[in-house]
Amino acid sequence: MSAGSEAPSPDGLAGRRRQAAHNDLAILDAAREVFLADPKAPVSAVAKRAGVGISALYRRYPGKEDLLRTLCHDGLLRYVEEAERAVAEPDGWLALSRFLQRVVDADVHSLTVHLAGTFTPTPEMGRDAERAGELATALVERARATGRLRRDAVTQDIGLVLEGCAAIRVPDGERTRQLRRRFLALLIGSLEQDGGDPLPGPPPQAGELNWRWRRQG
Amino acid sequence: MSAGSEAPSPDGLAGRRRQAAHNDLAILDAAREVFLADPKAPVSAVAKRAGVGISALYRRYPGKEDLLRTLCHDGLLRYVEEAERAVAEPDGWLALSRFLQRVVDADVHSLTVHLAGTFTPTPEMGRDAERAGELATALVERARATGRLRRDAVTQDIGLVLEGCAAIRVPDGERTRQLRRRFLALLIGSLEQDGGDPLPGPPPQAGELNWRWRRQG
DNA sequence: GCAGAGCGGAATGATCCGTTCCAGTGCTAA
DNA sequence: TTAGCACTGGAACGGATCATTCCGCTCTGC
Repeated sequence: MSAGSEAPSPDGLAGRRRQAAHNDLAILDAAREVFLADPKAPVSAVAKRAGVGISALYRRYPGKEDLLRTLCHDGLLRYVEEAERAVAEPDGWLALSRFLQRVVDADVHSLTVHLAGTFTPTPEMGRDAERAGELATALVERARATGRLRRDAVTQDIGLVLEGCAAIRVPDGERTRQLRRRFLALLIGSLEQDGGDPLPGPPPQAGELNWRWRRQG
Repeated sequence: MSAGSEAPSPDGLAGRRRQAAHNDLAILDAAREVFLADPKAPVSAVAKRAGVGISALYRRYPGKEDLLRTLCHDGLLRYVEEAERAVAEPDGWLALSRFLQRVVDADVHSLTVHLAGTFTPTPEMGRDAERAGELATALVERARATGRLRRDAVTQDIGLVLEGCAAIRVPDGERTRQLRRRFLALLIGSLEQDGGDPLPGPPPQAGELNWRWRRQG
């Protein structure tokens, strides 16, 4: 990990090291794309998409499960990061709506929810998930305090919204983002309006939408 | 198929024939449950859920693909049926909103969309799908004529709504229905309101959300 | 009683996929 | 220059999964 004495390069690495560092990213990116499209995709598909051999992958992760776990944990951290950025926003309503927008854009929900059940989580992930829940509750309560959030919406409705948006998917990634924004706009519009009929049925409970975390798939 | 001379029974069949007729339904019901939960589920899972042996299933369908196709076609017919019932409704707005409610309740969308790509469709299915599209357009236009539908909503937004609702899923089937109704209420509320910001991005195009029908999965 | 429709579930054969293994490549350090 | 090795591509292996077939049994219908 020392700077070394080899020839310099744009990012401070050269030759094989540079290639290896590049592969680190390429593999993670490819894994994200592939496993988001199909959580049951084979490892070889990831290697092919990344343009590397299988060895390059197995040198970095002891097994498929570890790759999945890393991917999911990254997504969870991203969620927490966006949530923390959002709570710093002064306007409680914009904090919530922009948070939803960013999380949907980054496709973080599929990462954290649809991949669950394909690996056994670490204790640290449990703590991060708990933190994510707290932040979400804080966002909803601040949004409620502004008076713009409809009164019968609860924290767990965020889960419904994210789950719904994540389901919108077409082959083209950019188009997927556009359609999701349209769909999210529909949902946010309804979360804001307070005039219509009350939402039916018991609201979603804590953990009810995270059932995949509990079974080993 | 004759009435036969065997002992009568509530539905006009007796003994083995009666059992077989019962299995017909049990297998279809089980297949619907199992493949809705996991489109890649093995055939043996269907047999187990139906409480029959694998033979009972292969006696009725030449192969897995035929079972999937039948299931999907049934769903499509159900969709068309509900749409036809809806266009008979005098109030154009209620026609659309109740149609959505019924289709979501029956989980028809998962059947027709998520199962596509697991089999090669028949020409008849193509015709029925076209008919379904026409009916959906008619429903949207009648809803628009009432003035209650937001002006920037298009027919294909129905696809977005159904796709989103179908994504809501928890292990318990009845609870799933409750949560979907809540989510659908959010969406319908926003489809009705016309005050807020316009929906962003190009609206979904015809066939854009049916891409699974085109590739062989 | 008998022929056979209908059935349960084991057996089969093919496919898929995670993981390991090995030989090649070209930095790196002395 | 050159030995050593980090890193890699991809073939090979072995286990698991699954669609489908097959066989022997039961019980109906005549």
